[in-house]
Amino acid sequence: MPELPEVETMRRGLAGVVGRKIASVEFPRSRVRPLSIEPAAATISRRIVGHTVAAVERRGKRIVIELAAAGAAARRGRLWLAIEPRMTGLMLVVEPPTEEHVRMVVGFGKVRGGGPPQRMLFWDRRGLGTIRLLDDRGLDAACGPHKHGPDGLVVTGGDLAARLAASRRAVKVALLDQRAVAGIGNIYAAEILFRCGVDPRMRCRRLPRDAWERIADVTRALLAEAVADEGSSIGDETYRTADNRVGRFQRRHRVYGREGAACTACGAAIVRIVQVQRATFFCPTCQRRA
DNA sequence: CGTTCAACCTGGGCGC
DNA sequence: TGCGCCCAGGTTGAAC
Repeated sequence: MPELPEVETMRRGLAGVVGRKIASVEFPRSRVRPLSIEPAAATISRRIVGHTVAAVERRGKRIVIELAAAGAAARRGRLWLAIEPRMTGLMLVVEPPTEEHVRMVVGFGKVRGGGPPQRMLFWDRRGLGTIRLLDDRGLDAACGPHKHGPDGLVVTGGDLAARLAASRRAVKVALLDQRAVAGIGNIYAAEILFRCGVDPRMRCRRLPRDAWERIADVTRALLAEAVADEGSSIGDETYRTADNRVGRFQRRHRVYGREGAACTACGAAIVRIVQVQRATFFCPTCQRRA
């Protein structure tokens, strides 16, 4: 589910936890698969209780929480709690949709005056999400330049051309490659290419040189609009903001999930195809060879 | 290098 | 109603 706009909205929704001291960390009834948590739950708890949340950042589609230790421990370097929501993960500061799928609960110390959240939790229905406690090196290995290209909100035509212009891959498949540009997923890849008028099946190397500038411009603009709309919420138990509100960008979708419906620009029926095992939606008349 | 497939999971929707 | 199948916003690793 969450792509860049949704994760960025989660990040903003967690602003209230910055500066808070962690009083407790729980992983309810081991509802996190062993493979998706590292190190072991008990180790994470032991290592981060007492730390303060120094910052909440986003790396591509991950939330990355910087933790600061008090006193002498601070000299051992920073710690990062990296949460990757994958398909159905949510970061929440309010009641979760179900207790059953709560994977992690971080409790904060009481604060005078009351206002800020008392806890932050990770809820994940399908359980494909991951939780990792990392040091600086681990963070770099997980989402450094080797794994992530420029962020989708700031990517340039030059960035894309340098990474993709020689590629044989279909342009839609390439936009999902996080090493090329970080943060684009299946919804936004489709919407970006519709707005560019580019056929998702076009091979990167056959795109004209100026296409990359156009794709980058549209990518930044469209992702920024989606962030302003607090992301896309489709269906019931789906993406929500950290305080459990639905996003609004789904109203602006022009192709994603609209197979058979009329293109808002030309009236033709939107088509669904499969590329690399994933659905691709596009307008067969509006989207051509760039 | 690039593609395909399976796997990791839960649950909604649909056809029969 | 129930059952089986397909589908879903993501990522990874193995096989070809």
